[in-house]
Amino acid sequence: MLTRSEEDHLKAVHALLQTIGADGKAAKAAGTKDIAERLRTKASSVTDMLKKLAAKGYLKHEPYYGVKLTAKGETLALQLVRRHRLWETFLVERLGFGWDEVHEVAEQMEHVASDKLTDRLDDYLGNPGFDPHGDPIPDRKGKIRTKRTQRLSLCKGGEAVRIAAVSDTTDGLLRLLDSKGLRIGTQLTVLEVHAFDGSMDIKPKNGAAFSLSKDVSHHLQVERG
Amino acid sequence: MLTRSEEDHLKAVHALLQTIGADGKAAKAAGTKDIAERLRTKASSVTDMLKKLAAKGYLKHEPYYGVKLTAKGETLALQLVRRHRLWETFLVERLGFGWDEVHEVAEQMEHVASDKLTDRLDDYLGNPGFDPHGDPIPDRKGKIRTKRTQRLSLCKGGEAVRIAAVSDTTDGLLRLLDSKGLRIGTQLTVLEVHAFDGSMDIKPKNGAAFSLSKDVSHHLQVERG
DNA sequence: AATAAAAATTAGATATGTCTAAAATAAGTT
DNA sequence: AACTTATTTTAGACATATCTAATTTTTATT
Repeated sequence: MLTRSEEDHLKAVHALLQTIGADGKAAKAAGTKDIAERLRTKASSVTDMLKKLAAKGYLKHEPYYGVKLTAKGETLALQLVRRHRLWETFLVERLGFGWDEVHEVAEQMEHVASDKLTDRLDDYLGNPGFDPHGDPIPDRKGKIRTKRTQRLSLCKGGEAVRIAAVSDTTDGLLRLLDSKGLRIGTQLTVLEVHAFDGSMDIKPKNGAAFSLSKDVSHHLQVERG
Repeated sequence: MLTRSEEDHLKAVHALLQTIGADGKAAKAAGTKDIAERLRTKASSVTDMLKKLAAKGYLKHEPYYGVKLTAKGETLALQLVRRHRLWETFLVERLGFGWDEVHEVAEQMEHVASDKLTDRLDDYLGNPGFDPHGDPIPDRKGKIRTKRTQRLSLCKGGEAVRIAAVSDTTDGLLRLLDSKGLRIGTQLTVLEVHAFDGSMDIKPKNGAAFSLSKDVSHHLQVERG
């Protein structure tokens, strides 16, 4: 069993290795300074922790160079990411939290260790592929789906997206979409989201702008770009 | 902000002060030995912790006698009990956990500190008055309802109960209950619960035994005795 | 290539929460 | 009341996780 701090360090390493640097590619190893910044601690403290985690077999530490995760560490990090994103999804979709206020709480919940809990929560939420921010949720084996889609209703003003899927295929909904010229593949820009009722103004690439109720945008899965 | 260990000590004190002793009344103060046993630690460690919590104003510590909670400590302890029991309810009612396998997980979840989360969860669950074990759930002000009712579906074989309420008042359900002679106030004994489909065999006080599907027992609120 | 700057590590200090063993106090017993 | 037993506290040790300051190593610059 790892302590909370150990888990946090492992997750920070994982996140840094995912991050794409200025040169356009992901780093091969994470440095203590960056890890320290992420965890709001000091590089010397991180060094100590990395040694401990390396001794336990979660990562490889090459002094003065950096750390990489072992397979064991990667598995555990993905587990943490999985828990974090599942709880974020729960908070937003079931408890009505705003997508921007769930991070801190999920940061605490992700440390609750119970595979049964995680897997049941996953089922309860309908095995979502992506969290409210559009980040992919690893499945119980740690596998990550690559398509990045999210509900149109969760987009913010200014985002340019393409319709990827319609999640609830009701005749009425499809007819409505068709009448507005919206179908799979349609590219559009979100102009503004109205906090009052969740409705949004959108502008399809080849057409005039119009408004969409939250009931509709909720069922549209879009991908970025 | 309290540490996890501080919260655990506070909760242990609270639990011990609730407990009714051999003499039939609750203790006036909790002793270090009992607290230590509950937390699987040593009395000397508890003494240290009690001093710290007393210094922070959560409890009054009379050396060699015991501790009582201050109003501040009582509030916090009730908050922890509230969180614990709400999560237990969530685990059983929404994720399908068995009532006997939720304690450990809830023990971890109760330390997630967010009033917004707690209150939203409460609403999401329909502001339940009692957890799956029949223990009362303090409301957001710390108030505890005194009636102890729970779903018949959560009772185990051997329990003798009285029907207190029907939670989902569908015509069909009420007709069904009526045809079986079940109504508010009916006393009955649970003979056996079948793990396979959740159905149960019950015996009303004045009548022959018969079986009840989980769909039905789920909607019956009963009280003990 | 020499030097300056940045980053990582080590060494030693501090705070926390736990422990064991010994001393102090309270409660029970004859 | 004196003695025995149980409980609580104190004192000192230890492991963990953090920090600052000093040292080592790597990277960048002239």
